[in-house]
Amino acid sequence: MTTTDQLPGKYDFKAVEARWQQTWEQEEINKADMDSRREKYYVLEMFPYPSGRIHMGHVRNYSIGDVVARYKRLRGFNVLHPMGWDAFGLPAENAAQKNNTHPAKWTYDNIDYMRTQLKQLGLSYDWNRELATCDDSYYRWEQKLFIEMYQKDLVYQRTTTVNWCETCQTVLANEQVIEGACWRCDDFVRPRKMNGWFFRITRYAEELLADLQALGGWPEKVATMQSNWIGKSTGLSCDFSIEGSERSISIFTTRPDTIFGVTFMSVAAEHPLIDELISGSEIEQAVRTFIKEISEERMRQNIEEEQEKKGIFTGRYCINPFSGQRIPVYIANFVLAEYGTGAVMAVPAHDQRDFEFARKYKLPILPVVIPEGTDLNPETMEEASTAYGLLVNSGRFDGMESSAAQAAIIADAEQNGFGSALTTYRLRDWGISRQRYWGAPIPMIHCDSCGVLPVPLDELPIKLPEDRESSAGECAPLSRRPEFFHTTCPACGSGATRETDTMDTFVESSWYFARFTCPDAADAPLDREQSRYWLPVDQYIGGVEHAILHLLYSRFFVKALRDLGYLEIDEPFANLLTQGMVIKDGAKMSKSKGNVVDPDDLINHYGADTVRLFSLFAAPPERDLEWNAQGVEGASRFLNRVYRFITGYSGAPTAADLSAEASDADRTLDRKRHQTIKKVTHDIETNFHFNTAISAVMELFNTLASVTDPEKEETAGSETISQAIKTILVLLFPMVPHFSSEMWAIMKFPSRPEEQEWPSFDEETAREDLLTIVLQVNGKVRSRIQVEADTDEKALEACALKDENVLRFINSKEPKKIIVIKKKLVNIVV
RNA sequence: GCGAGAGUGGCGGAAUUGGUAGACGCGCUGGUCUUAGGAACCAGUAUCUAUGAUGUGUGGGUUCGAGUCCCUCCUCUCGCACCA
Repeated sequence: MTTTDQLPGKYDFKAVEARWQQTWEQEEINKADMDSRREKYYVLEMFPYPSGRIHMGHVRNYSIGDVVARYKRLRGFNVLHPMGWDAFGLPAENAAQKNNTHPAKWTYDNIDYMRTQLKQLGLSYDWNRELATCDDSYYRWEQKLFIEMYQKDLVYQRTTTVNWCETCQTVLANEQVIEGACWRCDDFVRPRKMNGWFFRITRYAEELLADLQALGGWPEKVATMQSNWIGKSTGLSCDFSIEGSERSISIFTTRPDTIFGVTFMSVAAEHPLIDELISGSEIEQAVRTFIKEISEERMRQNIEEEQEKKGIFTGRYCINPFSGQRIPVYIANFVLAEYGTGAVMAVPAHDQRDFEFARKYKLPILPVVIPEGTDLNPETMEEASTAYGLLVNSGRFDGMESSAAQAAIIADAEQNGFGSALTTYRLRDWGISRQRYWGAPIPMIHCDSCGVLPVPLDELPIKLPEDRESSAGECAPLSRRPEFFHTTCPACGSGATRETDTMDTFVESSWYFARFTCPDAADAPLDREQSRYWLPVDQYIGGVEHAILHLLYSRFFVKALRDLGYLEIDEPFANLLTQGMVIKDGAKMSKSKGNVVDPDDLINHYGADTVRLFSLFAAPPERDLEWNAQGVEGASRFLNRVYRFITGYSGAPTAADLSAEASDADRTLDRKRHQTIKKVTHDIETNFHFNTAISAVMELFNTLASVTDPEKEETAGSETISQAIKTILVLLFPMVPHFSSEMWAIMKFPSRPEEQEWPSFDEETAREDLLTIVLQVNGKVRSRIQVEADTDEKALEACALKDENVLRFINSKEPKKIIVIKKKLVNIVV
């Protein structure tokens, strides 16, 4: 007897995990090399912002990714599983200011600490490919891509009204404005006119929308969100000439079939023609006061609630080009200046907003589309009728059906030259200029005589100046650093200034997944051979909060890089898994709520494997995970139970070994083993439901423990037992790699778990030979019987009709109908 | 308001094509061993007026049979939100 037999003791996870991590690192077993003879698999988790320390959301995200990576390796794939740092961004500047240090130092210190944490979790990354986006070896290539995109007219500069956050002192993209507030600091966002750089993402609007169809491996929810964000609508663009003026008002409508029902025109308070419409008229002052009023109201407005419809007559009229009718022009508070043309033809009979407005200001309501089986009376209507139907009061289009009328009306407008078919998108071009220090400098030069020019490629990278003392002033934007922005014009050689804005950090994360295929490429942003082999990412994993921003920008970048000749793919991520949040006490873990659990504490207390196991076991990955301290305890208990079994298992021949025939215990264990392999493989392959996979392994272990119980008369043979242990360890390896490796070594099995093939199963062996058949009377379960698996329908029926409980409930009535489902049940209807 | 998803024990969650509801784990109850245990092991654990009946948010429907399919309504979560 060994000492472990007498004193089972506890599994020393600290020593074991450290030892295996060291072994793996030394042997570089996670290093990925291109090998065109092998099938590749690229699994990627959204890289973290180096905020200081990892949180439970990271643990969950990376545990899921690591199981996928290790599973695919066992399945024989050449797996790429990299990790890096999304390292530019505002928090570094804030922290630097607070701690009187440099953003670079703060960032790199955090990276060092977080890398250690990730290594402690035993995540199987190829650390040779690690990259940080704040490193000039990364952003220099981003600058090059920026210039190439500029040359392809995918980048341009313009002055616009931008979203300005006073707290962060920077511009925000539309996507970064959440309910009128900054996504970062929650402060109110104000409009401000500024000159800035834009990516022409709208050029790809149609393709970005159309290709969503092909992304079958994406959650529908994410595809829908992107589709709504792109917001395509088709309809008629049309001009209404202004009475007594050379000018006309352009409108866009998705319902050209209602155009004869226009009874007034409503324009936004910011509409460019307003000045001309009202200047000099006697109501000018009243209108100006009104405009001021509603814009002030909008500032105060609670975004949640819809405002009451309000407007004012401008005193001017325009002409409906179809009917020739004279139409009053109103300014209305519900018309958005930013969308469409800032003017809307108002059809109160068929649009709810126009309807409310018309009722309030006693404007006429004229129904022109009558849905089948209805009768619209403008006097008594209580709401607008938006359904399609047959046209009336529409001149030569009378009697046409809505969709046919739309086409005919558009064609008519085109023929007569006052309108045309138009497709619009809600998607705006992506403004990327940020007035911040800690970001990638935009590589452009402003010359008074030559205009705007890109930095010559051989001068890249344009590095961030780091040469100052660390102080609060260090965070000054580049515009306050003459030594940075003074330069010479590459065209004429005279004095010029550099662009002092830096890029939105979402630019870095829009192509990092491609750079991971060739992080050391020294003469180009991407190595064509490497990226062709590894891309696209086969499985991308991250939080649903990136459903729009990051994923849309990345899709745009891939299409742009394709058109620049770098890539041959259309989409970056073939499959997407959006994991749920980690919550505690019903709320997302956050510092402000004070319900955070620090992964460091858990790893110290339970070890990486237990933490991984629990986060995989507690919920399927796409669902929110409720943190539960006792659940972690349970995961730890399971591993300790397996540990005690293995250290206490002698491997000595059992009575069953002496018999030539397999015992019932052998068959039970072997059958369960095959069933488990089948279930675990299925659960991982279909939807990464590790929770049910783990429960299946637990069941196999429970069976193993029961057939080796010395109290029982019959035990399984040592070969069957050894097979079962091996299977358990390989199936568990992707989830608890240190533990599995250690148990494998204790069992003195040859080689190591990661060198095994994923076990296969045999349907025949997995099949049960005794089945429980349910006996129902009138659909209610009345009895259960055990039968041989191959018992046919007739025999089952006969058994059922003999069953005592069944007979009692039939109560000697004549069966009307007997339904027999083989292997499942018999239902007798009386 | 629009769009998407979800409602199952005390809790997290299971349930191929409609066919044993509650796998697995937590918690709880009782027991064994122990100086003790918050360790380990064993047994039990949906509810009730309990030979039976009722149970998957509500109410209806289809079916021999519904957590699963259809319709109604309620609640919650997420996203978008005066988009013409």
